[in-house]
Amino acid sequence: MTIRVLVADDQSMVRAGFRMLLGNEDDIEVVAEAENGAEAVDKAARFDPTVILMDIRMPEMDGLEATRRILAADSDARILILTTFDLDEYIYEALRAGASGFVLKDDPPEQLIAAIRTVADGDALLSPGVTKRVIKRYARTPRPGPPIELDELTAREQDVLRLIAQGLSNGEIGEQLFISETTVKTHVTHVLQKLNLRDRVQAVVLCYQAGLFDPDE
Amino acid sequence: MTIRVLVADDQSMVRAGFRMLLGNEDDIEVVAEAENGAEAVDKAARFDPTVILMDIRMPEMDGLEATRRILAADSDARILILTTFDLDEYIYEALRAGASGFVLKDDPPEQLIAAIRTVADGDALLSPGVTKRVIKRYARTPRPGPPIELDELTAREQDVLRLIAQGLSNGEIGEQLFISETTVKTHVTHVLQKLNLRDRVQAVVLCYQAGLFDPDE
DNA sequence: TTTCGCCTCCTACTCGAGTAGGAGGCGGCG
DNA sequence: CGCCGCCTCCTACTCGAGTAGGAGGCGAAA
Repeated sequence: MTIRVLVADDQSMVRAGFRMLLGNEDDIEVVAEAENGAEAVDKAARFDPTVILMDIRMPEMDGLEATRRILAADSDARILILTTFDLDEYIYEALRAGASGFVLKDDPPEQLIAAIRTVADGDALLSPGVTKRVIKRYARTPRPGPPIELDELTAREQDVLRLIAQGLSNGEIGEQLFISETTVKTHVTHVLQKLNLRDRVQAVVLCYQAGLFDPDE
Repeated sequence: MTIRVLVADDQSMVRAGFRMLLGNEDDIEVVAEAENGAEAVDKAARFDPTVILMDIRMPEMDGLEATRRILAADSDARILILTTFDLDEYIYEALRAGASGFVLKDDPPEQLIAAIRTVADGDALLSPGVTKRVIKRYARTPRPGPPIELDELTAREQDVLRLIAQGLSNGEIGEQLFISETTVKTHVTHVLQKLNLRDRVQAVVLCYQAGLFDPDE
């Protein structure tokens, strides 16, 4: 089955470049082009592409907003964000918008083509330069001491910690768990003692830095 | 310049497989093998490899601990984590330990070789299946309201927010910024008002969920 | 059965956080 | 110049967070 591609970029040179580049691949076909975000949203609906190459900086509507709208419209297109600038803000916002991947325009051509096939397959992808950045976000947390002995916490204490990490007050936690605020305080105290923290603020910081309780599932 | 590789895996079959696989590449040379973590640490120091293929599950010392030790010893080897299981916990812990990348043993051979070259070049890399997972961690945060108008905060207020997000108390923030705790409180109040939050705990949650102030730089 | 850990809840207390409201200094801008 | 926004600092107050210490119930393991 051929991969149907929509190229959304405001520079016609870039679009032509992709047509040329992808023309040689017989499993990939450029079915439409768009020169701004609004047009991309429209054509995504009409041409039902497998993959959308989406520039970020575009007139009318930028690529991030277009990405959000296309996915909100229940399209099953995979969106590959494409940009010259590898600025951090873009990356995270794009991923949050629901993009499946991220490549830089000056990545080598083979890599771009490989990227298209990868996301078409349903896999996600970040170009190496981008991946490096993402990894750096994880390659932190040089906390001293043991790796976080979450196991030392009882089930109830973990429940409480989870809710603390969501910003709830003791009273709110009590309501959630159907126990009194007093009891919540008891659990909080134990959590702080066991994890050697001063207050709930530090507990929140720890949870996030350690990647605990992230909405993975 | 040839890429010097150290293969650390407890199964000799796997090590032999890599020797075979990499033997055909004339820019890659397997300079040593290790069958447990302790041995990997030792040989990393003695053979000065460019890239270390590191299994996670190994007797004596696991690959994560070995990774930490090798990097703690100031080696400039790039470590590529290698495992059969693509369990989440491993990924994040491995990246936190300082690994440059992560591949699954059943990734196609070409991909493994490409991965070695990629990390040797200084780029970071996650195999597609893994990348998907990492992306999922970012593809959340459907916060309501405006995208977070950080700009609405004055420079000082941003300073304070940054320190709040690190778990500091008002007094500690005052020390850091050389201002009185009273003044810090004033800033905190303004931050909370502007961002429409109840207390500093929610501010911390917001910062992390929005990806603000992460130690990227 | 006795012991032990966990969960529950309580009072009484301390202390940091946050609010309210005001005030002075400083620099930019019309 | 005068206004205004920002930064600084203050008092006085309220309230939630966290500590200390104790207590009862319950289920599992010795």
